[in-house]
Amino acid sequence: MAVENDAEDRKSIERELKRGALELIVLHLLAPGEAYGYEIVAKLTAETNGTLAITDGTLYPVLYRLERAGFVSVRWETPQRGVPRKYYQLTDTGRAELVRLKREWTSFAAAMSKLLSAKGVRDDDDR
Amino acid sequence: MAVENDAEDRKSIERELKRGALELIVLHLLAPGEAYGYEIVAKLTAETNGTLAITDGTLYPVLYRLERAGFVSVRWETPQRGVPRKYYQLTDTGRAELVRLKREWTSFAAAMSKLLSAKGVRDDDDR
DNA sequence: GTCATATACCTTGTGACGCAAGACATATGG
DNA sequence: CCATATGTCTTGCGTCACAAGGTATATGAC
Repeated sequence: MAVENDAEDRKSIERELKRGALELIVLHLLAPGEAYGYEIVAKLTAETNGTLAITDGTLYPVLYRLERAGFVSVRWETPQRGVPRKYYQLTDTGRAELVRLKREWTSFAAAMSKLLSAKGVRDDDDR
Repeated sequence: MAVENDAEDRKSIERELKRGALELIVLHLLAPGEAYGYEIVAKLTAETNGTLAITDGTLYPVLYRLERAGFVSVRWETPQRGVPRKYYQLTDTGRAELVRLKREWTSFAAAMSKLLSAKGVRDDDDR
């Protein structure tokens, strides 16, 4: 079953890029109101057309960290029919953290943008 | 010894954000022409006003990865006076990789920007 | 001479964390 | 009873930024 995909061989940096952004992403997705795990995964996939998709195995540890940090509060809901769901909601400090992280992201992205578009790319080949 | 710094306790996400961007940053800094390690560190600090600064302990492993991957070529220079320097220069594949990484970064940053600025943040409190 | 400082390179250890892979539980419909 | 969908959780792997330390060469001060 040699389904080796050449395109996939060139490792993507997306995983690494997400590292600093995931908590921000999740907090942001919780800003409009509470949501449960699977819903967050679906929301992210939908809102970015799959560009920033994550799996549940990635999300749950993030949610756990956010809960431990006091950024989200948790509520179980067991409906008459269906599987129990764990709803997450931003706390006040969570909302403040969201603002802080958004600011950090913006600052970083701006620095990257400025660096990459710098006119300092002269072609003085000293050879 | 309660010299706990509250400000520092809020961990910065900058370290994590750099993760996916560092190779891109270094390749980009090498685009104008060859440079040696300490020079790259100084260049990055200068061009971003310290926003994206790294230490040499971070850089050298990156350069080693880039060399192993064939993205940069290496040349030692031992001047009459002064410490020997190791000059790095982009290869052709390195230049291609730079283009690829820049594209990946742009795509990621665009997705983040779109997500964070989405008008989808309705305040429909379904209570 | 030697001692401090600056330049320049390199290595080790630590902590963090995305994600694949799997497990588990509850429903629904053949 | 068995497959599929929904929903949550856990383990292990591999990757990597960074601090902290080390080495070697030059220069200026005393």
